Amino acid sequence: MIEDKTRIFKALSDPNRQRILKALQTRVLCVCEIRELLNLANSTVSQHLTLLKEAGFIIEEKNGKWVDYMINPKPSDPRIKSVLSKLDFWISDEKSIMEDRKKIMSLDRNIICGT
Amino acid sequence: MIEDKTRIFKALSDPNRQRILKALQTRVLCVCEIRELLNLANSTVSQHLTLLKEAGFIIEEKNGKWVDYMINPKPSDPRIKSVLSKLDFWISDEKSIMEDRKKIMSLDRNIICGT
DNA sequence: ATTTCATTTCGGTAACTGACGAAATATAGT
DNA sequence: ACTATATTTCGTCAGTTACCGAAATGAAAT
Repeated sequence: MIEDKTRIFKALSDPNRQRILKALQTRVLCVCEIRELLNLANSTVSQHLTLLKEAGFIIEEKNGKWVDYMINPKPSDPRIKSVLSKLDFWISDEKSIMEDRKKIMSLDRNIICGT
Repeated sequence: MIEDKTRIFKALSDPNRQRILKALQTRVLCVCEIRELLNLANSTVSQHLTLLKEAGFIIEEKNGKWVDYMINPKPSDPRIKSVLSKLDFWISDEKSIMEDRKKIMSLDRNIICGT
């Protein structure tokens, strides 16, 4: 059985998952918005989100057609709490992250989904 | 090229490397002492130490026959600094870690090395 | 200089990970 | 009920990782 702390560090140790966390700092996103942002298959994004969710970093909320993913507002593990409250310290806002943030502004799930 | 932050989280995301870090909290150790502690091959231990070193968590110091590994006293990356200064927070002292600590007390490199 | 011994590097293997597309599931609107 | 569509699950593949033992390296002591 894999331990909590190992799951936490593993979740953080992939660049795409780092980008997802930072992206969710901007706003709630659904799978296909993240698919669009990262240029990955839906199934891959879904996998990454599952890992982040199981580690405790994010939660999901079904919303009609969509499943909204968001930063966990009440993480129980203090390590998760610490990372999330200082996310800019652990994963800094370098150029690529700023670009992601800009792109997120223009993402509209009603347009990009189903393509 | 793999990024600093990803190297940091990857280094922390293996249970044996977590144990090594915690062990070095007790005292300086050479490769074969860690081999004895973790029950791994020397070559495997050496690999783990290289990863921890490349991430910035530990440093090495040649000392006669032996290479001493120790916690990096002056980490440049603030994330490394943060993890190391609160290592008990990130990797807590559960039973297995306490057992390791006890075993380290009785490790004598002059006896266990070369067997 | 040669031998000894701690460590690293190399070559190989098994398990894990990140990726994909296709099939299955679930929800909305017709 | 049927269709459309967002998401998850499944099977598969390539690349990475963790491990080993053997060979190479390097420093100490004879």
